[in-house]
Amino acid sequence: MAPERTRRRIPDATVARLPVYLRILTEQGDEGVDSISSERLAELGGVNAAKVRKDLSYLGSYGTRGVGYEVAYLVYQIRRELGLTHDWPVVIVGAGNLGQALAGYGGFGERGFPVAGIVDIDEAKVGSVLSGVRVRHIDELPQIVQTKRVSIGVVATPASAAQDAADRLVRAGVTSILNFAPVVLAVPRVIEVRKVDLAVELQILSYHEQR
Amino acid sequence: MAPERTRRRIPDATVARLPVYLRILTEQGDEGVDSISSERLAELGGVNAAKVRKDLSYLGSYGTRGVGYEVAYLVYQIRRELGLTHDWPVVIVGAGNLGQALAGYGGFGERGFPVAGIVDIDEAKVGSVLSGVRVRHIDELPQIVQTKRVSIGVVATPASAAQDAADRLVRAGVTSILNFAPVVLAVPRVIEVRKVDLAVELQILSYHEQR
DNA sequence: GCTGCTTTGTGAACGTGTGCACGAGTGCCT
DNA sequence: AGGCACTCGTGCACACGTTCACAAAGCAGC
Repeated sequence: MAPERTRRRIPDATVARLPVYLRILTEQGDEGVDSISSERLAELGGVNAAKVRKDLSYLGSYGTRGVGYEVAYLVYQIRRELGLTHDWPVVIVGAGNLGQALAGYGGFGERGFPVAGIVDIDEAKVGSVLSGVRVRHIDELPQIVQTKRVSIGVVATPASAAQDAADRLVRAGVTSILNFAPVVLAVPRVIEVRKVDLAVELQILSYHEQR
Repeated sequence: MAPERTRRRIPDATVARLPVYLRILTEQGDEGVDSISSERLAELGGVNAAKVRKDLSYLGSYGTRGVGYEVAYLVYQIRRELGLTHDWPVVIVGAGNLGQALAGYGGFGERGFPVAGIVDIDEAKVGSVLSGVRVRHIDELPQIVQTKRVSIGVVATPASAAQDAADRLVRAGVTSILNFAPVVLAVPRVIEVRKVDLAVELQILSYHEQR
């Protein structure tokens, strides 16, 4: 067996593209394709073929020269690298419009991120059921995180409540946060935060529209 | 008056941060702050002070050495640069979970992107009213885009319908698209597309969790 | 007006990401 | 077995983005 080596660091830009390759490869696999070239994968992913090869080379040399990549094997390797060999339950904070939509969006569970719970601070919302998941009070957050071994939290609150939500998530033991509120969250250095801000995206489009 | 100069190109990375500065500056302005240093703005925005200064320098020299930036003036300049001096109506394609949440999310209108219409291909959904906006049939898309002068379209359909939605938007005359479907859209080069993919974000977090 | 303190604006160095171009390996056909 | 067509893996050059460090510029106090 190969000696235990320190995991080679994969560039951020590559990590961000691997999920895209993974989705395309999964689709291709479902359609019965079992081998694919970097050229074809690049075309489907809207990127450059050299970039695809360089990205995949960070995982190891899993291609076959003259042939391409075996779809099933590559899917396995990307999933392994992204840590998708097991489920990552997530907990959603905020049962408003967005929280409801997220809970109702089947794509989460399907892709390995089942909704372990959804909580809100508003007593009036507690108890209602959103697509099979009962809304619980935010005070139950630590218990949910602990018993369901949740490490990813989703902040779907209004901006004014986002920092409090993040603080509670961190205190409950979550180590990654996906933030939908238009706020820069202050969290300990070790917590990984990713942000999705619709207004920012629209404003970027506005910039390009206005030329 | 200064001679008409070709607009200096602002780096993509900077354009992506301007909306964040804008939000912070607006908040600070509301709180009565009228002058702010790059140091403070950097702290609130979670970035480096030198980066803030370089970013703002692309807009022109609007700071005062030894003092900082005048909040109100900077807000005006950023808004002007981002093309936020007037509203940009958007049309949403897809009245499912996500489309409904987006239409119901007040933040759009507030920030200068009023929902000019929401359409769906499903006759059963047509006619229902989502937070003041009536769902119309997708065949009415060209008419909505034309009469309301919409240039930004939002794709909030399932993956399988996303490409068709994009095609229709482009044909109707939209020139920018915000895509929420987990699909790489094929559109003419001149169309600006931005993508928001929840699964991708979660998978990136998963990678970091798994170390 | 001069001195000292503060903060901007930016040149320069460094780091990260992209894309080309080509050697190297593989399969197929004769 | 040999030649050919194909495609990966990667070194290299370039573009883009980040950060440092400091001169220039302004304000305040005397």
